[in-house]
Amino acid sequence: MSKGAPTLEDVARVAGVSRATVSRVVNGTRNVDPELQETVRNAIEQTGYTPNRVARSLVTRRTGTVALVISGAGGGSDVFTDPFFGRVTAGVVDFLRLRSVHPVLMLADSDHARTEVVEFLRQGSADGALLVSTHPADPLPARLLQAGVPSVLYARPGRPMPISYVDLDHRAGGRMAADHLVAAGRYNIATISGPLDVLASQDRHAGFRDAMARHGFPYVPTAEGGFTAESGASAMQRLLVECPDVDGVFAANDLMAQAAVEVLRAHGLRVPDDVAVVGFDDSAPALASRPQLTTVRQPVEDMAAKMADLLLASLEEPGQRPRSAIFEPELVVRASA
Amino acid sequence: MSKGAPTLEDVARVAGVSRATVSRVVNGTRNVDPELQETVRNAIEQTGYTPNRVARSLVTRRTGTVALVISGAGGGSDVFTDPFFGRVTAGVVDFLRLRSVHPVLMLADSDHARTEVVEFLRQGSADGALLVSTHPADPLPARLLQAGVPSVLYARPGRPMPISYVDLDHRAGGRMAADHLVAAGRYNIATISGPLDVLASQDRHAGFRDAMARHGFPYVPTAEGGFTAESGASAMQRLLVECPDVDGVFAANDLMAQAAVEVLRAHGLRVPDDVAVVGFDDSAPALASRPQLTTVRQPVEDMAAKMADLLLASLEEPGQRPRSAIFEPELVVRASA
DNA sequence: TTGAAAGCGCTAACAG
DNA sequence: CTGTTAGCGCTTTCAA
Repeated sequence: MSKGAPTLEDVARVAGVSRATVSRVVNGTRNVDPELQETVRNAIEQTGYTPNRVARSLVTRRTGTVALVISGAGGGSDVFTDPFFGRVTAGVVDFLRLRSVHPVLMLADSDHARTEVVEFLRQGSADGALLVSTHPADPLPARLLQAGVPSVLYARPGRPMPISYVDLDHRAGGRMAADHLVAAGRYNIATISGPLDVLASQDRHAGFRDAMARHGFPYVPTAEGGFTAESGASAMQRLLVECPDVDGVFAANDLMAQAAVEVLRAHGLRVPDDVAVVGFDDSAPALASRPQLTTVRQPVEDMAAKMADLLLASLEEPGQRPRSAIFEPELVVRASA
Repeated sequence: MSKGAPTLEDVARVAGVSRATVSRVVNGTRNVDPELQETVRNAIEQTGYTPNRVARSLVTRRTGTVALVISGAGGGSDVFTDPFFGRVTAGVVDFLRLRSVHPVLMLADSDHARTEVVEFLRQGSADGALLVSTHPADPLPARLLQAGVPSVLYARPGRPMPISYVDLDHRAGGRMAADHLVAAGRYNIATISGPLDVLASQDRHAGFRDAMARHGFPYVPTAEGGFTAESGASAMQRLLVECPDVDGVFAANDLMAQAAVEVLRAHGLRVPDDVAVVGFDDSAPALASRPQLTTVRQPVEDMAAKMADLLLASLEEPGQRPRSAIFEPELVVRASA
């Protein structure tokens, strides 16, 4: 009797109407006699009815969930410790919750995992995908596209394809860092880049170097990092060997910038007095670092929200052409440069 | 014709068998003629069939997803920036992915949001809930319990109730910090507690004070913090006023410990030479901080994984009595104390 | 405005 | 070992 949860049928029986009618009032369809509506509403209350989302999804072909997939370089689940992904999540969740859609978290760090993601979406377990993919060789965007899964990327795809994405003008960001360092009167400027097989890193680096060249610095000592604190520290060490008289450093993210500051300090160099340091992102470490980091702000939360926005829009109106949204970085001047 | 995705029916037609048979091979049920299996498998390949998870869920009453709900004090979505939640997520995801179950992220930071969470689960949109709830007054655990939703908490519930949880022996952690500071010869020891309406904070604090008393220190200057860097900094300031000759500090998490170190430094005090600082958690800031933090390690990832484990187990075998798992903290000695 | 009826795609008895 | 037959709970034409 009282086994499963109450169903439409139960409510209908109590209200003395048909399932269809109950369904109509539940879904707020017009054309239902106000009196009946009242009756039905009471019956719902009385039975403690809750619509079964799964059954509904089966017929509507909409689940009210989207996949938030982190397609990493295989970094595993410690990506969640990276402040960047935390911010992406925050932005996405903030936007989606207002629309009552829920993100399901997926890691696509192996070929097997990627296949699972595609399956999951093809199976209609989620309405679309929000994909944070860093590596340009990542096959996932293309696979998703091919599978006909509505998707939006954070960062443009490795190779051009008709898929929506949000991105930052990374070159402009690199330029800002260069301009600031030069304007501060620095002469021996070096840089810690991100992994150069990542488009964002390439762009930040290119923008930085271009601007430096324009300022009369044709060559900029560069050490490649991996966006982690350790890699930033070791990159700084190398830079210090190549150019011991460095007086300005641009690091491609805050984590590395923070680490660089520590290394400089350990070498008896003061920041910003002896060496000015500019970071990128403006995430938590920028504020936690001492001195607080001057950095190029990437509005991650806004970008993530926009990504979700684009996805929901394309869900509303399928068959639209892909969209993109490029955000502008902003220099945040604090104490380190 | 080629409108929707291929269904069981389609495969059955191609293979020349019944839907049931196809279903059997898809689900790996025995009792299917190997030859037929082959035929069916080919038909699946040929049609590009993917089972529809939603339809399956409707009949099996299992979705293969669980809700990962962060029931915060209303901190909003910036919780995702907190390294603690990142670690929880990492631990959960790591465990679940091996079982092909996916977490859907939910924030329960308002009463409305909490209701949504309960609805979501009652509607069978997820099989159970993993609940990270810090505030003891949080009504969500009780609501979930009442709604009959299989749930496991991270941290014991505010008031006793028959619900599973994982937790840390926070008192032991506090004790370790005290023992270490005293053993290091510190005499003027103070502490920055977490928010005292949080059980974990209370326990860490109680454990710390008990041990201190046992070591002959009946009173420990205390400043309450909020687990954030800012609150840690301001707590340290206050402590410095109350006891300028402080030579040992226990902060209830790493974020606050890191901030405390900065404040001490700003006051011309060296860490650990002048003041020894012990943190709690052993999360990213502990390593990013200079000097690196001596801290009480909480095995968050393991605990989160266990939480997921307990949930899946209770899903397998419903009607079991609630379980708990208490983890032991561990002192990690680094440079700050 | 309301109800009857036909599925959505799948699983799971139950026969055969 | 395989096929037939009911549904799971809901939405949605189509008539009334």
